Amino acid sequence: MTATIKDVAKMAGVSISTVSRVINDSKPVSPESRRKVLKAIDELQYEPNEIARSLVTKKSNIIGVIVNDIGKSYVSQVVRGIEEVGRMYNYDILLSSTYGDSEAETKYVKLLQQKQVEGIIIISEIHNAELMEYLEAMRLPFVYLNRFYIIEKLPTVSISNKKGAIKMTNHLVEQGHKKIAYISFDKDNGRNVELYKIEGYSEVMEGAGLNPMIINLPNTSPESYIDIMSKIIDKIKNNEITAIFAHSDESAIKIINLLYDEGIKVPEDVSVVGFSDIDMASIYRPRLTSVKEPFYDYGAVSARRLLKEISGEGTDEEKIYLPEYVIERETVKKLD
Amino acid sequence: MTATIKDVAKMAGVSISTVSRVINDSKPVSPESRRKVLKAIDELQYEPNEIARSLVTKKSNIIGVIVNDIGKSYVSQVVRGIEEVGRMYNYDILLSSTYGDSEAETKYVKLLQQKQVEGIIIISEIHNAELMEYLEAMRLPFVYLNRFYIIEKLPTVSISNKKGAIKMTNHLVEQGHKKIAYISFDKDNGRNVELYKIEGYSEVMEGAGLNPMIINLPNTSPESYIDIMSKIIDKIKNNEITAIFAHSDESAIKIINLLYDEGIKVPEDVSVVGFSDIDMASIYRPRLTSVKEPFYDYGAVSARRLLKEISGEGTDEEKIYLPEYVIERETVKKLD
DNA sequence: CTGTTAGCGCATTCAG
DNA sequence: CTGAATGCGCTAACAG
Repeated sequence: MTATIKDVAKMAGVSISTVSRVINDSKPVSPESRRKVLKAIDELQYEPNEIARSLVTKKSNIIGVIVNDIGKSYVSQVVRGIEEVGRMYNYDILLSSTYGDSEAETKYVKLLQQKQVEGIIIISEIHNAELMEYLEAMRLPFVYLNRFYIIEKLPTVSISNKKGAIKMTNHLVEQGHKKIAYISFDKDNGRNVELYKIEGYSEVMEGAGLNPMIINLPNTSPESYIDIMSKIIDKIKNNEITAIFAHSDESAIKIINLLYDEGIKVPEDVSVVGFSDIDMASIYRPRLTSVKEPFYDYGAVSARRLLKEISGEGTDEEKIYLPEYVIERETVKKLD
Repeated sequence: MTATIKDVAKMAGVSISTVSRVINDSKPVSPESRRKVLKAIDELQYEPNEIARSLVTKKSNIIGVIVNDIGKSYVSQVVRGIEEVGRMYNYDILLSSTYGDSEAETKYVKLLQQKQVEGIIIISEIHNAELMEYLEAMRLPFVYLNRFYIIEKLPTVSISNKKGAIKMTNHLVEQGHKKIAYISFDKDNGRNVELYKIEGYSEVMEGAGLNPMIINLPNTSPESYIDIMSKIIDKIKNNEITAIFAHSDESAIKIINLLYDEGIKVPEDVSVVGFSDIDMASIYRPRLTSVKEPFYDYGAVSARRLLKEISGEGTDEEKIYLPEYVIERETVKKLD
């Protein structure tokens, strides 16, 4: 049996209140008593029971984090950010993974509430209307992160996808590219941030008097994917495309690999850029030029914001924008 | 104020014991009472307070996970495994990151104990004698994971590094390679698993009547690294090395990149293999041949083992070995 | 400065 | 089948 505050009090020959006082440094205690208590604590290897403490103080010092999949690189970066600032304020993290199951998302929110977390950060990749409603109705502080969907009325933090696309397209144009294709994918609804990226890309193209060329790469069947890719390859060979702006780094790398298999070199034969700057982007060869999404900061800022709200300092704007910028690496060739 | 069991009891017109009974399904309750209680629970949106419950049952249903850095790919894979089996048994995960600070490791063990976790899984990359002692003295169930150091008396799970090295070296030999270099690094002490890998490599080489060639790549200064690498490059050019067995995938990829910059192609000019099969190994081009370390399973098995011990089913062996095998991909050329 | 008391929200005897 | 009472380990008045 592990020692309790009572055992300490008995051994020290004082009341449990006194013990509590020295533990929490909450009220003055005579040096003499303090010494005795400390000695007893040491001898008994006493460690306060946080559960009991939480029950009375109503502070668990825990924030719940619900993620899509902790195994995904960017997710773990975000969690790293959360963890690090949480730690600064003495908060621990209770982690749950949903693997894209929307029922699990709502279920875990409730579970975490039962565990008395003081706030929740959700990293999702799906559009879950039910969850959003529930969150709004909830009195518990929370931050909702979603790279893919447009979040309207929920507290969140992200970059401006539109500005990111603008900066990247500008970069390509500045490097002398005129035939720039934007590779998108089948969007399942009108809430996808893809809309913003396309908007940014199109604006720049049109502003520069260039023709936007938006190509949807379906992720439904491998056949249709190959089909469209072969058309793209033809255009590259015919010099109808000199640069490809892929909607994501994953997509960009997949494309470069395919091109590589076809004997098309990047950036010599065609430039390719991505979006998000995932880990892989800098490790892959050639190193991928991309728009940086500061995942660690997503987590850190979310945690700060949440903790601020928990401490009752009120919350500011719903949506916090972080700076986005182009990371120039090796997959863009300067044209002249 | 969120509803408590008392509120439910009052609204349902029964005692809190009855409410508790229907919540936990612990003892028979008349259909009539049950109905009233359920109704009250629904109306009040009552959710039991797990903290209070834990205090009396002495079961937190939480396991603590202390990691080196959740942002590292393999770590997040392990955590994913832990999370998934934890979930099956209704256990949540309390996460802490140490970033290699040994004091933090012991500190977090204590913190988690205070939070009344029922067991702890530690993913470390350093040798921390103090922690090991503390863990052994502790009555709390735990599993200690460390990819780099030899764990002797602590419950752990891993592959046999020696067998892995044997299998890989065999593979290289089978592919017709005779001049195989093993790339190691400066080991800080004799407890590194690197010893096992070298042992396995050497045994196979000697068994095949081949000369072991062990090269230490220092990670101290970039200059000395470059220095040794240039010697390796010379040997490759002189055909004194046809295959490189790197101690890790990270190292293998770094080497391939360097070779690439020198105009040496893998696997055409030289074969290169790694160890661990990190995510990158299959995404990188050429795809890296490697020895698989089943990170997800490390987590899943650790969690199973821990939960088993928590449930009092006793624990079996200290050390659990998982199968290791060679994943053949594109960086090995068959020689004839 | 210190001890006594109440109570956090709940599960669990123990009578009935 | 049900309710009253006890206590999990601790903090926070409160009175001294």
